[in-house]
Amino acid sequence: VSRSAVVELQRFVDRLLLRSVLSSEEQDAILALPTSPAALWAKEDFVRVNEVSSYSCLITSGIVGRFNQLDSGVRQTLAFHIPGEMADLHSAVRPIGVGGLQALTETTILRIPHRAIRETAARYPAVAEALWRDCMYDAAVLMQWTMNVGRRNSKTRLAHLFCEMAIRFGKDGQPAAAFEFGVTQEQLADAVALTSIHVNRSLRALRESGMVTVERRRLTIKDWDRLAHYGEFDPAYLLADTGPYRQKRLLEV
Amino acid sequence: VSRSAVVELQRFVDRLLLRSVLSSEEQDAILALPTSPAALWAKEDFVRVNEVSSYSCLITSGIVGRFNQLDSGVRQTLAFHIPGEMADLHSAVRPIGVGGLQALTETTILRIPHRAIRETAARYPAVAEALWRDCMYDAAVLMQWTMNVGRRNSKTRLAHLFCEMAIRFGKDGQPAAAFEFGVTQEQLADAVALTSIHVNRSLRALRESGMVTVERRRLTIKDWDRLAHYGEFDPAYLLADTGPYRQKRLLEV
DNA sequence: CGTAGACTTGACCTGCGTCAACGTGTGTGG
DNA sequence: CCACACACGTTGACGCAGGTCAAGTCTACG
Repeated sequence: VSRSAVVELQRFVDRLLLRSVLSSEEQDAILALPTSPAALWAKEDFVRVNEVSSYSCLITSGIVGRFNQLDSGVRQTLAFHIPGEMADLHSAVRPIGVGGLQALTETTILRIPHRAIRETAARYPAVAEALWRDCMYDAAVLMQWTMNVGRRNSKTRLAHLFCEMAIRFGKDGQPAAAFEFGVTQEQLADAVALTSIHVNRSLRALRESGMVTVERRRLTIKDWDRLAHYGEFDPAYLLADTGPYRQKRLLEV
Repeated sequence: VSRSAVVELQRFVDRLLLRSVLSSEEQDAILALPTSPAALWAKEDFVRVNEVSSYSCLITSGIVGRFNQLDSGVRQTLAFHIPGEMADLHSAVRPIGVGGLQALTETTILRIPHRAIRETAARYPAVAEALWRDCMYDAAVLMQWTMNVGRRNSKTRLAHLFCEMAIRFGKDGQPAAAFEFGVTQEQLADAVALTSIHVNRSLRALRESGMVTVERRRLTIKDWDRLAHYGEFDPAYLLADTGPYRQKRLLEV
């Protein structure tokens, strides 16, 4: 277990290195974080909405949704998280008002105590900066999500979400052409603030127009350019601080 | 100018102290941040949507909206910011994907260079933590905003927004009974993802039911309990890390 | 006292929700 | 290896919240 934990932490470090510069000592500090693994069933809620948790969750396989809930029980998913991401890193610094976590598929995670995260961040300012920046990346995604839900119609909304996930599942800023999204239409509905019924209809329209297919919870992009255009998708908010630009900016410190 | 800048920075520090513990040396480091003042007209866009800025804006008077825009020009406001808050602190660490800033009323701000913020944060880990936490507070507000826009009907949406602003304009976790909101119905519409026309109708309904009045851009809460209940408003996401609980948690570090 | 921006109101339209029924696939137990 | 169940997906008919268009009215300010 301990062996593979380092591998998973390394994946997280690699993610951070896309946007931040960390010395090998700083990287080692992250790799040395204590973890405890957990396995979750599909559809399991593993952090309750108003829970004050004392650890953050690094996803090692599967997909998890962060959500909030109205009293009526209606859910709004605020983010999807995929392996290599921490679903609730923000809780390390502010463990409330964060929403619940739900495993959408069968999922495995590593729990990392807030205490350890904060100690490491306090000791290595560059680690704090990298984690802080990662949280801000998350916030940028949430802003687009809000735009999506507030201002776009059903098909455009879905198209935008699919574009986002394609880039995030992809490598080097290139969209994945097909990937296991593993999400039911109802879970999709929670994310885009529609009914599962209307998601179904919109999905059909997208399929018939030849842009994307979602079959057996596998998403296949047939025509990236048209999908991105239709979904009003500009990947800048995901990618703009990646690559050479990053180096330049960080040398300022 | 320099004299009053310290006063304004002190107001920002006071805000941070609600949720974080800072030594007097750390507080002084924040008070010593360089600033340059600016005055803005009502309705002025002073940070463009895709601008990569090199400073953050501390609001000293007025109200500013953070927004994003579709190609069609439709806006979605993602946050309102009031005096004492930094409208784009997150840009200090990730200066893109942040959206534009718009002065909703006549507004004055202090610009603080990112470079200075990051140097101070790197030097004083507790300052970094406090700023990071402030960003996470912001993110928690944004999450509720997303819920609002995604899952509530027009009147409930407005009621929730008004409750949030009342608490934020208030003191010690008590809602302000009345305050200059200074926002036009069209700007409100951008925030709650409705039409200004529908905002108008919903506002009338809220007024007729005796919960709130918005007149001459001044908001008066007639019946807080009913408004909060109707708006499905729970102030925990704003307040839960304030007060004695905070002390306990921070001693861990 | 005139003008421009904000607010107000009405009539009509439409995207999405609701309700209700019916397929379809996958995994379980006999 | 079949059958049965249960969760998920699909489709249709209909209603309504909120959008759109168009016409005023108010208010602040020159």
